[in-house]
Order: sequence, then C-alpha cells, then structure tokens
Amino acid sequence: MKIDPTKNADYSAQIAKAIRDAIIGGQLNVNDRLPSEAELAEQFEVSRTTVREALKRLAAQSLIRTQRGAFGGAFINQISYEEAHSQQITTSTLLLSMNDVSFDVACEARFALERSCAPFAAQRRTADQLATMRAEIHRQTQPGLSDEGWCASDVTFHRALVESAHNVILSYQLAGAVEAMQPLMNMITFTARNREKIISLHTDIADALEKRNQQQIEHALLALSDYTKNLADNVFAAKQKFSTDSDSQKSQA
Amino acid sequence: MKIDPTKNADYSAQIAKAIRDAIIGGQLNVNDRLPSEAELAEQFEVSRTTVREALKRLAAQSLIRTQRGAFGGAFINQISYEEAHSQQITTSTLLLSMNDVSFDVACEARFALERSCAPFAAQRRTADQLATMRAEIHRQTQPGLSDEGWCASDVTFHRALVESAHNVILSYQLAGAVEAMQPLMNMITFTARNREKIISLHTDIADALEKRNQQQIEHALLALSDYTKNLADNVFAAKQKFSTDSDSQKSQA
DNA sequence: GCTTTTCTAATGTCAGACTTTTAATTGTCT
DNA sequence: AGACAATTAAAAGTCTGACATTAGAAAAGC
Repeated sequence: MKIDPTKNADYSAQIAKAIRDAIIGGQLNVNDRLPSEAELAEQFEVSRTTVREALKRLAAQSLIRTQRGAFGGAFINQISYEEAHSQQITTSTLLLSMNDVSFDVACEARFALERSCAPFAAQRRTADQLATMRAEIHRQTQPGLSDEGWCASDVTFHRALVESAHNVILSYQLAGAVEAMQPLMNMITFTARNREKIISLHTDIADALEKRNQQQIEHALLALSDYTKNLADNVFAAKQKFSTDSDSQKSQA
Repeated sequence: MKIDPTKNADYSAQIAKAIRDAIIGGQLNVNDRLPSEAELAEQFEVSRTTVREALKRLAAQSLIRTQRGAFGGAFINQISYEEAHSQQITTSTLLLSMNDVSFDVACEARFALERSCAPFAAQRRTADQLATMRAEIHRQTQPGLSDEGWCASDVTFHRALVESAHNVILSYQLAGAVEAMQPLMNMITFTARNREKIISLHTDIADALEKRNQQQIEHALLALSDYTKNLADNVFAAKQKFSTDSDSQKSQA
C-alpha cells in the first residue's frame, strides 16, 4: 500500500486510491484505524496537507469517518444502506439532470425496475405495508393536497410497494431509482383529472397486492407507466410550443 | 451560497455541502467555473487549505474537475455514465461486503432486476447483441477456460443481454448491480458439471431472445437464479461445515 | 470507589511560501 | 503577414510550521 510512484499526477488522488483499493480488497476491515495523518505523511513521503486531502476524498465517499482527540483518527466506515442510498440518489439525480435523458427512457426504466419486485411483493407483502398504501391513496383523494404533498405521497406509496418485496438489495436499488426520477416527475403538473386516473391505477395496484396477484400488479404498473409517459408527452409538447413561440418573438424583435 | 454559520462542525464539509447543493439545485451549471481557491477562501472567510479540502470532497464525487494553470480552476463536471457507474459499483460492492447480505437475497435481487429488461430485450435486441451472447456461450464451452475467464465471460454475456433492452438507464442500473454481485459470485467455484448446466441455461436465454419470446427469457432467468442460489447453498454449507470443524478443533485445544 | 483535574495525541484550521502547469501575450524571425 | 519562440501571469498543487480544539486516558483528590 506504500506504493506511490513518482508519476507526476496528484499525490492526494493517488493516496486516496491506494487506501480505497486496500479497503475494497479487504486488507483494511471495518472499524480498523488508519495510521495518524502524521504517520501516513511519513509513510507516503508527503506533507500532512496532502494526506488530509486524500482522507477528505475518502470521507466524501463514506469510506472512512474521522474522530478528533487522543485515540481518535480515521476509521474504516461500515457503509450503511442509508449512506449508500443517499450517495446513489445524488449520483443518479445528477446523471439524469446533466445528460438530458428523455423522460420516456427514464420512465420506462423506473417502472420496469419496480415491476421486478412484483413477484416477491405478491408473496410477501404484510398487512402493514398494504395499509400504508391504502392510507396514501386516501391522502391522494383529498382535494386540498398541494403538488408537493402529492409527490411526497406518491413516493411513500411506491416505497411501500417496494418494501413489501422484503429484499434489502431491491429496496436499496429501487428506492434510489424512484427518488432520482422525482425531479423529472415534479416537472409534471398534476391536474385534478390526472390525479383521478392515477389514484385509480394506484388502487388497482393495492387491490392486486391484497389478492397477491403478481400478474395484476405488473399489469397495473405497466398501465401507470404508459399513462405517465403519455402525460409527460403532453406537458413537454405544450412547453415546447411555448418555447418556440417565445423564440420566434425574439427573432422578430 | 455564502452562508456558512459559525456552527462548530467541519468547515470543509459545510462548504462542500453548500457547493454540492448549488450544483444539484441548478444554480451552478455544467462547465461553469467556480471562483479560484483564493476567491472562495475570501468569500467563505476561511483559509485556502480549508477550501481545498472541500473541493477534494467534491472531486471525489466527480462533481467537479480541476485544471491547473492560467484560466484553469474548478469546473462543474458533467457526470458521465461511466463515472456514475464506477461510483455505484464501488458503493454497492462495499455495501454488500460490509453488511453480510445473504447470498440468496443478493442473488434474488440481481436476477429480478435483470428480468425487468426482458420485455424490452425481446422487442429490441439486435443481431449484434445476440451474436455476442452466442460467442460467449461458445467461449464458456472451452474446457481450458479458467475460473477468471469464466466469470468475465459471464459478465459479458449478461451485459449483452441488458444492453439489448436499449435503455441507458436500465443499463446503468443493472450493470452496476451485476458487477457489484461479482465478488460474491466469484466465491463459487464452478465445476465442470455446474458449467454444463449454466451453459444450457444461457443457451435457453439466447434462444428465447432470438425468438423474441419475453416469457421464455424471464423463465430461463428465473431458472438460472434458482440454480445459482442452489449452487451457492451447497458451497456455503460445505464451507460452514469446514469452519465448524476447525472451530471445534480450536476449542478442544 | 467515585469524581474531578490534568495530560496528551489526534484532528481541524490557519498563514505564508514555493513549485508546477498552462494558456495568453508578446516578441522575433522568415 | 504568418509561423515559431520566449515571456508572463494566474491558477492549482505542495510544503512547513504553527496554533486551536477535542476527547479519551491517566492521575489526583475526595
């Protein structure tokens, strides 16, 4: 791990990589303590400043945590689902927003992934999870619900569906995908008419889950996917028209 | 963005968070240049050292890239699929290795996710992707193939299947899940008998894809999932037995 | 035996200097 | 005028040495 060739490139990046590889490779285990910054500086033959920059890189990925004081230091962090999750959401959200992925593609992926938990959800859903979904549907029927409230309820509903598969890995992957899509979803304004239709589809999903009917769950999710895509096409078509109009106004001025 | 209350907690983490939020919130756009380190130091009223540690945190998440020299600086980075992907793999791999997820759960999740691309793969697969899969199957029949070679071929095979759905988001999510599982998969030694069965299942998948038969693809993937789980159960049972034996030896000593 | 104080090793921050890189500018030659 | 070379300046990267802050451990006091 001491290897630090005199390649010109950033020492701090190299050191971070060396330590990261040691963690991934299993040379360093959870809760192991790294040498102190001063010791690392000596080992790698760089200044403490450079070592610190390397450690900050690792901290940003939740690979280590640091503690001040005597007997403190940098410790290999056991990544929790929560941390992994929030990192995944940050990355996926930016990926979507920066690479102009078409809404259709994202929507297709999101519901396809969600469908993958249908067989397990049908088998394993608990009364509790079903109750959560029914409660969210009820909330969605309230006329005074704000757009933000609607979106939040939607996330809770789908999260409950995913959780009912009782598979932590699926939950982690899907919750990430669902949340990363949320900014895109929020661009759609849900009129009363839209909400009514979506609530009806949500009810279909809940009914199917209650009956433990896998195929019906998948079918309802597919319908929801298609409806959402359709809705988005209309919204974006309207925006496109508006934007073209204002462009032509500009060119006339 | 200048807000940096005198809360005791790490300045560098706070600054990183402020900039990160500005990027996610859209105040800073791709290829925008951040102020120089010296200017940021002045704005946030901290030393350049602290600013640099904040920037390294962002660089570790691929949120910015830096360039030296005049007219250099820190620029908002457009996250590529490749970068997002490698980060996701790092996180997921560590999550799996550090939280002793049972192989069954991971395996179930992996194949469930892969099944989600079946409908699109059936519709959209190209001759090229099918050819890749056939080629990998052929490679897998070679008797001299090493374990590493087998695993690599397996990854290529499944990647081709995922790619045939022609949905970049699905590809990104699934390739990450498949690769994160790989270290676990590698713990299984594939005997000749195992390989024969898996090759037969791979052939089923390729055949189904050639016929564009979605249900048959899903069925074959399910069979592969079950077989893999079964295989793993045996391998782990054997290891468990061995480990218990050696434990009892120790306690006798 | 319990609490309080002191000690100490570690991270966190700072100021200031120097090194290296790199693009723009300026100068020179053909 | 255009091509090539030297200069310059701005920025990141690194280093040194200092001080501040924190928190666990050990010692002192009751």
